Amino acid sequence: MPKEVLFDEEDVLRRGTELFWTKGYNGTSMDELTRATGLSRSSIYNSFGGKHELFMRCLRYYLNDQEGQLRGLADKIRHVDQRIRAAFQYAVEDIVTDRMRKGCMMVNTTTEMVNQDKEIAAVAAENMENMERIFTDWIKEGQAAGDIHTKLAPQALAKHLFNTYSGLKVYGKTRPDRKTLEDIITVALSVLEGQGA
Amino acid sequence: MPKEVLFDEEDVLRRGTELFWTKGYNGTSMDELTRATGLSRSSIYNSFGGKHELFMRCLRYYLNDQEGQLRGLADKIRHVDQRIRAAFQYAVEDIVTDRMRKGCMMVNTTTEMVNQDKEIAAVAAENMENMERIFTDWIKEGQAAGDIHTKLAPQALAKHLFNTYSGLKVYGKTRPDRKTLEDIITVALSVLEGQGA
DNA sequence: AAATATTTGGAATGATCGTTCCAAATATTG
DNA sequence: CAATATTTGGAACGATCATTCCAAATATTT
Repeated sequence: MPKEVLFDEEDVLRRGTELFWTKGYNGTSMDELTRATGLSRSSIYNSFGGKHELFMRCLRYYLNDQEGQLRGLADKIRHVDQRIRAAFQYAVEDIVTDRMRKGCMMVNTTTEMVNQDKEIAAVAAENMENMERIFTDWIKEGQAAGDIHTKLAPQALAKHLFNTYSGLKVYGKTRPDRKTLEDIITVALSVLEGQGA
Repeated sequence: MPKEVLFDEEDVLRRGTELFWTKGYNGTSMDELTRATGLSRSSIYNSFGGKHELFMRCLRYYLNDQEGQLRGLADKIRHVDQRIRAAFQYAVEDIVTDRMRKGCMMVNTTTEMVNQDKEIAAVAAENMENMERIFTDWIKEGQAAGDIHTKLAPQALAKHLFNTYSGLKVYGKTRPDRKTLEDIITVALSVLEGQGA
């Protein structure tokens, strides 16, 4: 009996995400959203509820995509030290090839909204724990295999990696220069080597 | 012949900075600005030009204050490794004591505006170079004194420090926990030690 | 004290904000 | 093909946006 939805929901989320990612929550208007997605105002409100709900959907869409890419590395690269290096090289590649200098949507959203929006704050905390768990698991794996020293706790190393990642995404907004970013990860990841591993 | 300005300009900048810092550029309205500063609309426009100009003044006011605090450490603490550690401990203290979870105004501004506002982008780049020069000078000083190893270039170490600092200010917005932040700086600053210094 | 130059408060501006609403369009069901 | 349930486009909503404007207030100078 019902008329079906004509638009591709994932396509709308992808386009909406791109816009929010580029201009932020407050910097994006519903008018721009209709132009970016091709949907009319009523369709957006009917299908997603409103600006805030659409944003949350886009943010989760983004995070899910990012996590997928990160987890994909674990399957492709066995040695953890190489895997971690590859993850950061991936980030650098993202930064230097993005002409809009969007940075990381989660970082952008955190600095803009976390102290003003509880729902967003919850997602940020959830993502932080998720990312740190992934890094922690990797490091434990590397320590067990002898690829990473055991002088520092895996949780602490993981937090440092996550922190470095956030920093890079901020840094790249101002200076998306490959050599500079690679210098940073070389120093930041040097904590995984030596120290009597 | 002229009637003098009645308000304290620095006071206005301080209050304006606090508001922009808390809610961001797009998240702050002129109406809120009048309430926060106590000035009327016309006084703000008359004295500062407009929202964007006032914001730029506030941003520079903030950066000047921050740089002053940082440079002050160089006079108080001779040994560079201790000085750097103190700088990061200072940052942690700022983060955990700020009930508004404002983070760093420059980081917030970078993620929100740098890819959309050339004037802000210029200030961000200027501040980045400034901070990195300070850290580079410190590290050179520490290397000369034998407090820091010379296996890594001072410029690269400095960029890593700046990157870690930005990361912390983002991290603290979501999780302003002293122990966690101290774990991060312990790992991040471990690159200054050992490695055959 | 009068004249002058500047600041000030508050109303008014047009534009844009997110949201609502409704009639027209449309795909599925009987 | 008719009935139905849903989506759709676009107008309209009140609220708020940054900004402008002007008369009233005020401190200095003459």
